Amino acid sequence: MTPQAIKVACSNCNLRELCMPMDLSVGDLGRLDELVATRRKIRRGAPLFSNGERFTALYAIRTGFFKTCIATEDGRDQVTGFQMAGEIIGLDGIVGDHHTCDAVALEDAEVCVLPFDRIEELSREVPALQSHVHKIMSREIVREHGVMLLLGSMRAEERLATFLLNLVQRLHARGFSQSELVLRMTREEIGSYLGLKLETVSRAFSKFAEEGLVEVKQRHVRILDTDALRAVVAPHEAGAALKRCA
Amino acid sequence: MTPQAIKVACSNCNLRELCMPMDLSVGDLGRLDELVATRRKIRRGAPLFSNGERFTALYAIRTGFFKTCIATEDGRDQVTGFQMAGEIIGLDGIVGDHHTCDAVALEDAEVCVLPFDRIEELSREVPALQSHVHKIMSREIVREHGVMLLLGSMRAEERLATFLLNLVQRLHARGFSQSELVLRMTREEIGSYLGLKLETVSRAFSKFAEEGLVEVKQRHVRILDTDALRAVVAPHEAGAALKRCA
DNA sequence: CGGGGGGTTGATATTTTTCAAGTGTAGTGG
DNA sequence: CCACTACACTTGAAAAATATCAACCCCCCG
Repeated sequence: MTPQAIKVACSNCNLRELCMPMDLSVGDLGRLDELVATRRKIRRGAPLFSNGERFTALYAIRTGFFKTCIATEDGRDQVTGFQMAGEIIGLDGIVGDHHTCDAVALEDAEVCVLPFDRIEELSREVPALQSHVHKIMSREIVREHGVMLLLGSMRAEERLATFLLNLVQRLHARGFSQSELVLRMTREEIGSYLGLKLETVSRAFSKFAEEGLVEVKQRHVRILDTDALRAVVAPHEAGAALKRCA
Repeated sequence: MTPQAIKVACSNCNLRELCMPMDLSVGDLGRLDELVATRRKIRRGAPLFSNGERFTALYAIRTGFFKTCIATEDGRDQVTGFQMAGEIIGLDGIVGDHHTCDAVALEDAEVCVLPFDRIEELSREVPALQSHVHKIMSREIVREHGVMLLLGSMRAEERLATFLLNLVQRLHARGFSQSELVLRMTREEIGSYLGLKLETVSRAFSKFAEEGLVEVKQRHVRILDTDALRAVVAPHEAGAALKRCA
Protein backbone atom coordinates (compact mmCIF):
# COMPACT_ATOMS: atom_id res chain seq x y z
CA MET A 1 0.00 0.00 0.00
CA THR A 2 1.41 3.42 -0.93
CA PRO A 3 1.66 5.79 1.97
CA GLN A 4 -1.13 8.39 1.93
CA ALA A 5 -2.69 6.49 -0.92
CA ILE A 6 -6.16 7.54 0.10
CA LYS A 7 -6.85 11.21 0.52
CA VAL A 8 -7.92 11.75 4.08
CA ALA A 9 -10.60 14.41 4.29
CA CYS A 10 -13.27 15.38 6.77
CA SER A 11 -14.96 17.61 4.26
CA ASN A 12 -16.40 14.72 2.34
CA CYS A 13 -16.63 12.17 5.16
CA ASN A 14 -20.08 10.78 5.70
CA LEU A 15 -19.53 10.79 9.45
CA ARG A 16 -18.87 14.51 9.51
CA GLU A 17 -22.14 15.43 11.08
CA LEU A 18 -21.41 13.10 13.94
CA CYS A 19 -17.93 14.23 14.89
CA MET A 20 -17.57 17.69 13.43
CA PRO A 21 -19.26 21.04 13.95
CA MET A 22 -22.23 21.60 11.69
CA ASP A 23 -22.22 25.32 11.14
CA LEU A 24 -19.06 25.90 9.16
CA SER A 25 -18.40 28.18 6.26
CA VAL A 26 -17.05 26.42 3.18
CA GLY A 27 -13.63 27.88 3.87
CA ASP A 28 -13.49 26.66 7.45
CA LEU A 29 -14.72 23.28 6.36
CA GLY A 30 -11.75 22.93 4.09
CA ARG A 31 -9.43 23.82 6.94
CA LEU A 32 -10.75 20.92 8.97
CA ASP A 33 -9.03 18.58 6.57
CA GLU A 34 -5.76 19.78 8.10
CA LEU A 35 -6.85 18.11 11.32
CA VAL A 36 -6.64 14.52 10.28
CA ALA A 37 -3.04 13.44 10.05
CA THR A 38 -3.58 9.83 9.10
CA ARG A 39 -5.89 6.95 9.58
CA ARG A 40 -5.14 3.88 11.56
CA LYS A 41 -6.57 0.38 11.47
CA ILE A 42 -6.89 -1.62 14.67
CA ARG A 43 -7.53 -5.33 14.72
CA ARG A 44 -10.12 -6.80 17.02
CA GLY A 45 -8.62 -7.24 20.46
CA ALA A 46 -5.77 -4.80 19.85
CA PRO A 47 -5.36 -1.58 21.81
CA LEU A 48 -5.73 1.84 20.18
CA PHE A 49 -3.83 3.23 23.16
CA SER A 50 -2.97 2.01 26.62
CA ASN A 51 -2.67 3.36 30.11
CA GLY A 52 0.60 5.19 30.58
CA GLU A 53 1.19 5.77 26.90
CA ARG A 54 2.12 9.30 25.88
CA PHE A 55 -0.88 11.35 24.76
CA THR A 56 -0.51 12.96 21.36
CA ALA A 57 -3.83 12.75 19.61
CA LEU A 58 -7.54 12.28 19.85
CA TYR A 59 -9.16 9.65 17.67
CA ALA A 60 -12.37 9.84 15.70
CA ILE A 61 -13.82 6.40 15.14
CA ARG A 62 -14.64 5.75 11.50
CA THR A 63 -15.64 2.12 11.77
CA GLY A 64 -15.64 -0.46 14.49
CA PHE A 65 -16.40 -0.56 18.15
CA PHE A 66 -14.23 0.13 21.19
CA LYS A 67 -14.27 -0.21 24.93
CA THR A 68 -12.30 1.99 27.30
CA CYS A 69 -11.30 0.66 30.68
CA ILE A 70 -9.14 1.45 33.65
CA ALA A 71 -7.24 -1.07 35.72
CA THR A 72 -5.70 -0.64 39.15
CA GLU A 73 -2.58 -2.27 40.59
CA ASP A 74 -4.66 -4.48 42.82
CA GLY A 75 -6.41 -6.08 39.89
CA ARG A 76 -9.60 -4.09 39.81
CA ASP A 77 -10.92 -3.35 36.38
CA GLN A 78 -13.66 -1.07 35.17
CA VAL A 79 -15.04 -0.56 31.69
CA THR A 80 -15.72 3.17 31.49
CA GLY A 81 -17.46 3.24 28.14
CA PHE A 82 -18.22 1.73 24.77
CA GLN A 83 -17.60 3.85 21.68
CA MET A 84 -18.81 3.55 18.12
CA ALA A 85 -18.46 5.28 14.75
CA GLY A 86 -18.44 9.06 14.92
CA GLU A 87 -17.42 9.23 18.55
CA ILE A 88 -14.21 10.76 19.86
CA ILE A 89 -11.87 8.83 22.08
CA GLY A 90 -8.79 9.77 24.08
CA LEU A 91 -9.94 12.81 26.07
CA ASP A 92 -8.59 11.29 29.27
CA GLY A 93 -5.01 11.87 28.12
CA ILE A 94 -5.15 15.65 27.87
CA VAL A 95 -4.72 16.50 31.53
CA GLY A 96 -1.54 14.58 32.24
CA ASP A 97 0.04 14.17 28.81
CA HIS A 98 -0.42 10.42 29.21
CA HIS A 99 -3.39 8.18 28.73
CA THR A 100 -4.99 6.95 31.92
CA CYS A 101 -7.04 4.16 30.41
CA ASP A 102 -6.91 1.47 27.74
CA ALA A 103 -8.92 1.70 24.54
CA VAL A 104 -9.42 -1.72 22.96
CA ALA A 105 -11.11 -2.54 19.66
CA LEU A 106 -13.98 -5.00 20.11
CA GLU A 107 -14.11 -5.51 16.35
CA ASP A 108 -11.79 -4.58 13.53
CA ALA A 109 -11.79 -0.81 13.43
CA GLU A 110 -10.45 2.27 11.74
CA VAL A 111 -9.88 5.66 13.32
CA CYS A 112 -8.84 9.12 12.16
CA VAL A 113 -5.81 10.35 14.07
CA LEU A 114 -6.27 13.97 15.19
CA PRO A 115 -2.99 15.30 16.63
CA PHE A 116 -3.96 17.34 19.64
CA ASP A 117 -1.53 20.19 19.06
CA ARG A 118 -3.11 20.64 15.67
CA ILE A 119 -6.57 20.65 17.24
CA GLU A 120 -5.50 23.37 19.65
CA GLU A 121 -3.84 25.40 16.91
CA LEU A 122 -6.76 25.22 14.55
CA SER A 123 -9.37 25.85 17.21
CA ARG A 124 -7.65 29.12 18.04
CA GLU A 125 -8.39 30.19 14.49
CA VAL A 126 -11.77 28.58 13.93
CA PRO A 127 -14.16 29.46 16.74
CA ALA A 128 -16.71 26.90 15.57
CA LEU A 129 -14.13 24.18 16.05
CA GLN A 130 -13.14 25.53 19.44
CA SER A 131 -16.73 25.50 20.57
CA HIS A 132 -17.14 22.01 19.19
CA VAL A 133 -14.17 20.67 21.12
CA HIS A 134 -15.57 22.15 24.31
CA LYS A 135 -18.94 20.59 23.65
CA ILE A 136 -17.43 17.17 23.01
CA MET A 137 -15.66 17.27 26.35
CA SER A 138 -18.71 18.60 28.15
CA ARG A 139 -20.85 15.90 26.57
CA GLU A 140 -18.50 13.26 27.91
CA ILE A 141 -18.77 14.78 31.38
CA VAL A 142 -22.56 14.74 31.19
CA ARG A 143 -22.55 11.17 29.90
CA GLU A 144 -20.47 10.11 32.86
CA HIS A 145 -22.89 11.82 35.21
CA GLY A 146 -25.52 9.53 33.75
CA VAL A 147 -23.35 6.51 34.37
CA MET A 148 -22.84 7.63 37.96
CA LEU A 149 -26.60 7.82 38.38
CA LEU A 150 -26.92 4.34 36.95
CA LEU A 151 -24.18 2.86 39.11
CA GLY A 152 -25.21 4.72 42.21
CA SER A 153 -28.94 4.31 42.26
CA MET A 154 -30.21 1.60 39.92
CA ARG A 155 -30.74 -2.09 40.48
CA ALA A 156 -29.43 -4.73 38.11
CA GLU A 157 -32.37 -4.92 35.71
CA GLU A 158 -32.71 -1.16 35.55
CA ARG A 159 -29.06 -0.91 34.64
CA LEU A 160 -29.28 -3.44 31.85
CA ALA A 161 -32.45 -1.91 30.45
CA THR A 162 -30.83 1.53 30.45
CA PHE A 163 -27.78 0.11 28.75
CA LEU A 164 -29.76 -1.60 26.01
CA LEU A 165 -31.91 1.45 25.33
CA ASN A 166 -28.83 3.65 25.13
CA LEU A 167 -27.03 1.30 22.77
CA VAL A 168 -29.95 0.87 20.43
CA GLN A 169 -30.60 4.60 20.38
CA ARG A 170 -27.03 5.35 19.38
CA LEU A 171 -27.10 2.63 16.75
CA HIS A 172 -30.36 3.98 15.40
CA ALA A 173 -28.79 7.44 15.07
CA ARG A 174 -26.30 5.71 12.76
CA GLY A 175 -28.93 4.19 10.57
CA PHE A 176 -29.32 0.82 12.23
CA SER A 177 -32.46 -0.80 13.52
CA GLN A 178 -34.32 0.58 16.50
CA SER A 179 -35.04 -2.86 17.76
CA GLU A 180 -32.26 -5.18 16.76
CA LEU A 181 -28.63 -5.16 17.74
CA VAL A 182 -25.56 -7.33 17.93
CA LEU A 183 -23.57 -6.91 21.09
CA ARG A 184 -19.90 -6.45 20.42
CA MET A 185 -18.90 -7.16 24.00
CA THR A 186 -19.07 -10.12 26.38
CA ARG A 187 -21.39 -10.41 29.35
CA GLU A 188 -18.39 -9.80 31.54
CA GLU A 189 -17.61 -6.50 29.81
CA ILE A 190 -21.23 -5.42 30.08
CA GLY A 191 -21.10 -6.38 33.73
CA SER A 192 -17.95 -4.41 34.34
CA TYR A 193 -19.51 -1.34 32.76
CA LEU A 194 -22.71 -1.74 34.77
CA GLY A 195 -21.05 -2.64 38.05
CA LEU A 196 -22.41 -6.18 37.99
CA LYS A 197 -21.05 -9.70 37.72
CA LEU A 198 -21.48 -11.50 34.43
CA GLU A 199 -23.92 -13.97 35.99
CA THR A 200 -26.16 -11.13 37.11
CA VAL A 201 -26.15 -9.70 33.59
CA SER A 202 -27.03 -13.10 32.17
CA ARG A 203 -29.88 -13.53 34.62
CA ALA A 204 -31.27 -10.11 33.81
CA PHE A 205 -31.22 -10.97 30.10
CA SER A 206 -33.04 -14.21 30.83
CA LYS A 207 -35.63 -12.40 32.93
CA PHE A 208 -36.30 -9.89 30.14
CA ALA A 209 -36.62 -12.74 27.66
CA GLU A 210 -38.99 -14.63 29.95
CA GLU A 211 -41.19 -11.55 30.25
CA GLY A 212 -41.21 -11.07 26.52
CA LEU A 213 -39.37 -7.75 26.53
CA VAL A 214 -36.49 -8.98 24.39
CA GLU A 215 -35.34 -11.96 22.42
CA VAL A 216 -31.78 -12.99 23.21
CA LYS A 217 -29.65 -15.40 21.24
CA GLN A 218 -26.12 -15.06 22.50
CA ARG A 219 -25.05 -11.62 21.31
CA HIS A 220 -28.05 -11.07 19.07
CA VAL A 221 -30.69 -9.04 20.83
CA ARG A 222 -34.09 -8.04 19.51
CA ILE A 223 -36.10 -5.60 21.53
CA LEU A 224 -39.74 -6.63 21.46
CA ASP A 225 -41.22 -4.05 23.78
CA THR A 226 -39.35 -0.78 24.08
CA ASP A 227 -41.95 0.83 26.33
CA ALA A 228 -41.80 -2.02 28.78
CA LEU A 229 -38.01 -1.71 28.85
CA ARG A 230 -38.40 1.99 29.58
CA ALA A 231 -40.81 1.12 32.34
CA VAL A 232 -38.18 -1.14 33.87
CA VAL A 233 -35.92 1.91 34.18
CA ALA A 234 -38.53 4.31 35.53
CA PRO A 235 -41.19 2.23 37.23
CA HIS A 236 -42.50 5.18 39.25
CA GLU A 237 -42.73 7.56 36.34
CA ALA A 238 -46.51 7.31 36.13
CA GLY A 239 -46.95 7.77 39.84
CA ALA A 240 -44.57 10.70 39.91
CA ALA A 241 -46.39 12.34 37.02
CA LEU A 242 -49.66 11.94 38.85
CA LYS A 243 -48.20 13.47 41.96
CA ARG A 244 -46.95 16.48 40.04
CA CYS A 245 -50.41 17.10 38.64
CA ALA A 246 -52.14 16.76 41.98
CA MET B 1 -22.33 47.95 48.99
CA THR B 2 -21.06 49.85 45.97
CA PRO B 3 -21.02 47.80 42.82
CA GLN B 4 -17.51 46.68 41.89
CA ALA B 5 -16.26 48.06 45.18
CA ILE B 6 -13.54 45.44 45.42
CA LYS B 7 -11.18 45.06 42.54
CA VAL B 8 -11.60 41.58 41.20
CA ALA B 9 -8.28 40.22 40.02
CA CYS B 10 -6.81 36.78 39.39
CA SER B 11 -3.32 38.18 39.18
CA ASN B 12 -3.08 38.68 42.91
CA CYS B 13 -5.48 35.97 44.04
CA ASN B 14 -3.97 33.46 46.41
CA LEU B 15 -5.93 30.67 44.76
CA ARG B 16 -4.38 31.37 41.38
CA GLU B 17 -2.14 28.35 41.40
CA LEU B 18 -5.16 26.15 41.96
CA CYS B 19 -7.45 27.38 39.23
CA MET B 20 -5.22 29.15 36.74
CA PRO B 21 -2.38 28.11 34.46
CA MET B 22 1.03 28.41 36.05
CA ASP B 23 3.28 29.25 33.18
CA LEU B 24 2.10 32.69 32.11
CA SER B 25 4.08 35.71 31.04
CA VAL B 26 3.42 38.83 33.11
CA GLY B 27 1.46 40.27 30.22
CA ASP B 28 -0.81 37.26 29.85
CA LEU B 29 -1.31 37.12 33.58
CA GLY B 30 -2.73 40.62 33.49
CA ARG B 31 -5.12 39.61 30.74
CA LEU B 32 -6.58 36.91 32.92
CA ASP B 33 -8.12 39.59 35.06
CA GLU B 34 -10.49 40.23 32.13
CA LEU B 35 -11.92 36.79 32.75
CA VAL B 36 -13.60 37.40 36.04
CA ALA B 37 -16.73 39.45 35.52
CA THR B 38 -17.91 39.58 39.10
CA ARG B 39 -18.00 37.64 42.28
CA ARG B 40 -21.05 36.11 43.77
CA LYS B 41 -21.89 35.04 47.30
CA ILE B 42 -24.07 32.00 47.90
CA ARG B 43 -25.66 31.23 51.23
CA ARG B 44 -25.54 27.76 52.64
CA GLY B 45 -28.29 25.66 51.11
CA ALA B 46 -28.79 27.99 48.14
CA PRO B 47 -28.11 26.91 44.56
CA LEU B 48 -25.31 28.41 42.50
CA PHE B 49 -27.17 27.11 39.45
CA SER B 50 -29.90 24.59 38.80
CA ASN B 51 -30.83 21.98 36.26
CA GLY B 52 -32.41 23.57 33.21
CA GLU B 53 -30.97 27.02 33.86
CA ARG B 54 -29.29 28.72 30.93
CA PHE B 55 -25.53 28.22 30.89
CA THR B 56 -23.52 31.42 30.65
CA ALA B 57 -20.48 31.02 32.85
CA LEU B 58 -18.15 28.73 34.68
CA TYR B 59 -17.49 29.40 38.35
CA ALA B 60 -14.24 29.31 40.25
CA ILE B 61 -14.83 28.63 43.92
CA ARG B 62 -13.09 31.13 46.17
CA THR B 63 -14.45 29.99 49.49
CA GLY B 64 -16.99 27.46 50.64
CA PHE B 65 -18.02 24.01 49.65
CA PHE B 66 -20.49 22.73 47.05
CA LYS B 67 -22.18 19.58 45.96
CA THR B 68 -23.40 18.91 42.43
CA CYS B 69 -26.25 16.52 41.85
CA ILE B 70 -28.63 15.30 39.21
CA ALA B 71 -32.24 14.35 39.75
CA THR B 72 -34.54 12.38 37.49
CA GLU B 73 -38.29 12.72 37.02
CA ASP B 74 -38.90 9.51 38.89
CA GLY B 75 -37.31 10.82 42.05
CA ARG B 76 -33.85 9.35 41.72
CA ASP B 77 -31.09 11.57 42.92
CA GLN B 78 -27.33 11.31 42.60
CA VAL B 79 -24.62 13.51 44.05
CA THR B 80 -22.01 13.68 41.29
CA GLY B 81 -19.32 15.52 43.19
CA PHE B 82 -18.19 17.76 46.02
CA GLN B 83 -16.20 20.87 45.15
CA MET B 84 -14.00 23.12 47.22
CA ALA B 85 -11.92 26.30 46.89
CA GLY B 86 -9.92 26.55 43.70
CA GLU B 87 -12.09 24.11 41.78
CA ILE B 88 -14.12 24.94 38.69
CA ILE B 89 -17.79 24.16 38.51
CA GLY B 90 -20.36 24.29 35.71
CA LEU B 91 -18.68 22.31 32.90
CA ASP B 92 -21.82 20.25 32.42
CA GLY B 93 -23.63 23.22 30.90
CA ILE B 94 -21.36 23.74 27.91
CA VAL B 95 -22.72 21.02 25.66
CA GLY B 96 -26.37 21.96 25.69
CA ASP B 97 -26.32 25.65 26.66
CA HIS B 98 -28.22 24.68 29.79
CA HIS B 99 -27.09 23.22 33.06
CA THR B 100 -27.91 19.57 33.56
CA CYS B 101 -27.32 19.42 37.29
CA ASP B 102 -27.78 21.43 40.47
CA ALA B 103 -24.88 23.02 42.31
CA VAL B 104 -25.73 23.72 45.93
CA ALA B 105 -23.59 25.45 48.55
CA LEU B 106 -23.04 23.26 51.61
CA GLU B 107 -21.66 26.24 53.48
CA ASP B 108 -21.67 29.97 52.80
CA ALA B 109 -19.55 30.43 49.72
CA GLU B 110 -18.14 32.88 47.24
CA VAL B 111 -17.36 32.22 43.59
CA CYS B 112 -15.74 34.09 40.71
CA VAL B 113 -18.07 34.30 37.73
CA LEU B 114 -16.22 33.49 34.50
CA PRO B 115 -18.47 34.22 31.51
CA PHE B 116 -17.89 31.40 29.09
CA ASP B 117 -17.85 33.49 25.94
CA ARG B 118 -15.05 35.50 27.49
CA ILE B 119 -13.19 32.29 28.31
CA GLU B 120 -13.46 31.16 24.70
CA GLU B 121 -12.44 34.53 23.36
CA LEU B 122 -9.44 34.88 25.60
CA SER B 123 -8.28 31.31 25.18
CA ARG B 124 -8.07 31.90 21.43
CA GLU B 125 -5.49 34.55 22.17
CA VAL B 126 -3.69 33.00 25.12
CA PRO B 127 -2.62 29.43 24.32
CA ALA B 128 -1.68 28.75 27.94
CA LEU B 129 -5.25 29.49 28.95
CA GLN B 130 -6.63 27.35 26.14
CA SER B 131 -4.52 24.45 27.24
CA HIS B 132 -5.56 25.02 30.83
CA VAL B 133 -9.24 24.92 29.99
CA HIS B 134 -8.74 21.65 28.13
CA LYS B 135 -6.87 20.20 31.07
CA ILE B 136 -9.57 21.21 33.53
CA MET B 137 -12.19 19.41 31.46
CA SER B 138 -9.99 16.38 30.95
CA ARG B 139 -9.26 16.26 34.66
CA GLU B 140 -12.98 16.16 35.37
CA ILE B 141 -13.38 13.28 32.93
CA VAL B 142 -10.57 11.36 34.60
CA ARG B 143 -11.99 12.08 38.04
CA GLU B 144 -15.32 10.66 36.96
CA HIS B 145 -13.58 7.54 35.65
CA GLY B 146 -12.32 7.09 39.19
CA VAL B 147 -15.81 7.46 40.57
CA MET B 148 -17.05 4.87 38.10
CA LEU B 149 -14.36 2.49 39.32
CA LEU B 150 -15.45 3.15 42.88
CA LEU B 151 -19.15 2.69 42.18
CA GLY B 152 -18.64 -0.25 39.89
CA SER B 153 -16.17 -2.36 41.75
CA MET B 154 -15.74 -1.40 45.40
CA ARG B 155 -17.61 -2.52 48.47
CA ALA B 156 -19.04 -0.11 51.01
CA GLU B 157 -16.01 0.25 53.28
CA GLU B 158 -13.63 0.59 50.36
CA ARG B 159 -15.80 3.37 48.97
CA LEU B 160 -15.88 5.30 52.22
CA ALA B 161 -12.13 4.91 52.78
CA THR B 162 -11.44 6.13 49.25
CA PHE B 163 -13.75 9.06 49.81
CA LEU B 164 -12.10 10.10 53.06
CA LEU B 165 -8.59 9.78 51.67
CA ASN B 166 -9.54 11.85 48.64
CA LEU B 167 -11.16 14.57 50.73
CA VAL B 168 -8.30 14.88 53.17
CA GLN B 169 -5.77 14.93 50.36
CA ARG B 170 -7.55 17.80 48.63
CA LEU B 171 -7.88 19.67 51.90
CA HIS B 172 -4.21 19.14 52.63
CA ALA B 173 -3.33 20.62 49.23
CA ARG B 174 -5.13 23.73 50.49
CA GLY B 175 -3.13 23.96 53.66
CA PHE B 176 -5.39 22.03 56.00
CA SER B 177 -4.53 19.08 58.18
CA GLN B 178 -3.65 15.72 56.68
CA SER B 179 -5.53 13.93 59.38
CA GLU B 180 -8.42 16.04 60.52
CA LEU B 181 -11.46 17.21 58.64
CA VAL B 182 -14.95 18.50 59.12
CA LEU B 183 -17.49 17.02 56.77
CA ARG B 184 -19.64 19.61 55.12
CA MET B 185 -22.24 17.12 53.96
CA THR B 186 -24.71 14.76 55.61
CA ARG B 187 -24.40 10.97 55.69
CA GLU B 188 -27.17 10.87 53.15
CA GLU B 189 -25.21 13.06 50.73
CA ILE B 190 -22.10 10.96 51.22
CA GLY B 191 -24.22 7.90 50.60
CA SER B 192 -25.70 9.32 47.45
CA TYR B 193 -22.22 10.09 46.11
CA LEU B 194 -20.94 6.63 47.03
CA GLY B 195 -24.00 4.73 45.86
CA LEU B 196 -24.92 3.65 49.39
CA LYS B 197 -27.72 4.26 51.86
CA LEU B 198 -27.00 6.59 54.76
CA GLU B 199 -27.24 3.71 57.25
CA THR B 200 -24.52 1.85 55.40
CA VAL B 201 -22.29 4.92 55.50
CA SER B 202 -22.90 5.28 59.21
CA ARG B 203 -22.08 1.64 59.85
CA ALA B 204 -18.86 1.90 57.87
CA PHE B 205 -17.83 4.92 59.94
CA SER B 206 -18.55 2.99 63.12
CA LYS B 207 -16.54 0.02 61.91
CA PHE B 208 -13.54 2.23 61.12
CA ALA B 209 -13.83 3.85 64.54
CA GLU B 210 -14.06 0.45 66.26
CA GLU B 211 -10.92 -0.69 64.49
CA GLY B 212 -9.08 2.47 65.47
CA LEU B 213 -8.66 3.80 61.94
CA VAL B 214 -10.54 7.00 62.57
CA GLU B 215 -12.19 8.98 65.31
CA VAL B 216 -15.68 10.16 64.41
CA LYS B 217 -17.74 12.71 66.29
CA GLN B 218 -20.65 13.68 64.12
CA ARG B 219 -19.06 15.54 61.23
CA HIS B 220 -15.64 15.83 62.82
CA VAL B 221 -13.34 13.12 61.56
CA ARG B 222 -9.78 12.48 62.63
CA ILE B 223 -7.81 9.94 60.67
CA LEU B 224 -5.67 7.92 63.05
CA ASP B 225 -4.13 5.43 60.64
CA THR B 226 -3.85 6.55 57.04
CA ASP B 227 -1.98 3.43 55.95
CA ALA B 228 -4.67 1.19 57.33
CA LEU B 229 -7.29 3.22 55.48
CA ARG B 230 -5.30 2.79 52.30
CA ALA B 231 -5.14 -0.93 52.99
CA VAL B 232 -8.93 -0.99 53.21
CA VAL B 233 -9.06 0.31 49.64
CA ALA B 234 -6.39 -1.99 48.22
CA PRO B 235 -6.27 -5.06 50.38
CA HIS B 236 -4.46 -7.13 47.76
CA GLU B 237 -1.83 -4.54 47.03
CA ALA B 238 0.86 -6.32 49.03
CA GLY B 239 0.09 -9.66 47.46
CA ALA B 240 -0.02 -8.15 44.01
CA ALA B 241 3.31 -6.43 44.57
CA LEU B 242 4.84 -9.70 45.70
CA LYS B 243 3.55 -11.44 42.64
CA ARG B 244 5.05 -8.78 40.38
CA CYS B 245 8.45 -9.28 42.01
CA ALA B 246 8.33 -13.04 41.84
C1' DC C 1 -34.72 23.55 77.54
C1' DG C 2 -37.42 21.74 74.05
C1' DG C 3 -37.67 20.55 69.18
C1' DG C 4 -36.07 18.59 65.14
C1' DG C 5 -32.86 17.19 61.87
C1' DG C 6 -29.01 14.32 61.65
C1' DG C 7 -26.96 10.16 63.20
C1' DT C 8 -26.59 5.43 65.23
C1' DT C 9 -27.83 0.77 65.89
C1' DG C 10 -30.50 -3.59 65.58
C1' DA C 11 -33.37 -7.02 63.24
C1' DT C 12 -35.03 -8.50 59.01
C1' DA C 13 -35.62 -8.55 53.99
C1' DT C 14 -33.78 -8.19 49.52
C1' DT C 15 -30.39 -8.09 46.13
C1' DT C 16 -26.31 -9.48 44.34
C1' DT C 17 -22.27 -12.32 44.50
C1' DT C 18 -20.02 -16.56 44.71
C1' DC C 19 -19.28 -21.18 43.64
C1' DA C 20 -20.28 -24.91 40.84
C1' DA C 21 -21.98 -27.54 37.16
C1' DG C 22 -23.47 -27.87 32.72
C1' DT C 23 -24.74 -26.19 27.86
C1' DG C 24 -24.13 -24.06 23.53
C1' DT C 25 -21.27 -22.27 19.83
C1' DA C 26 -17.63 -20.82 16.84
C1' DG C 27 -13.51 -21.93 15.22
C1' DT C 28 -9.67 -25.56 14.19
C1' DG C 29 -7.44 -29.27 12.59
C1' DG C 30 -7.47 -34.14 11.55
C1' DC D 1 -16.90 -33.14 7.02
C1' DC D 2 -16.89 -33.98 11.57
C1' DA D 3 -15.07 -34.13 16.02
C1' DC D 4 -12.84 -31.44 19.41
C1' DT D 5 -11.59 -27.72 22.10
C1' DA D 6 -11.88 -23.28 24.14
C1' DC D 7 -14.56 -19.82 25.43
C1' DA D 8 -18.79 -17.63 26.34
C1' DC D 9 -22.98 -18.14 28.33
C1' DT D 10 -26.73 -20.08 31.40
C1' DT D 11 -28.65 -21.79 35.52
C1' DG D 12 -29.03 -23.32 40.36
C1' DA D 13 -28.04 -23.19 45.28
C1' DA D 14 -25.82 -21.09 49.04
C1' DA D 15 -23.42 -17.13 51.00
C1' DA D 16 -22.46 -12.37 51.56
C1' DA D 17 -23.43 -7.62 51.18
C1' DT D 18 -26.49 -4.02 51.39
C1' DA D 19 -31.12 -2.08 51.89
C1' DT D 20 -35.12 -1.51 54.54
C1' DC D 21 -37.75 -0.73 58.55
C1' DA D 22 -37.89 0.79 63.10
C1' DA D 23 -36.44 2.58 67.36
C1' DC D 24 -33.64 5.50 69.69
C1' DC D 25 -29.95 8.97 70.73
C1' DC D 26 -27.62 13.14 70.40
C1' DC D 27 -26.62 17.38 69.75
C1' DC D 28 -27.03 21.94 68.14
C1' DC D 29 -29.74 25.91 67.76
C1' DG D 30 -33.14 28.89 68.58
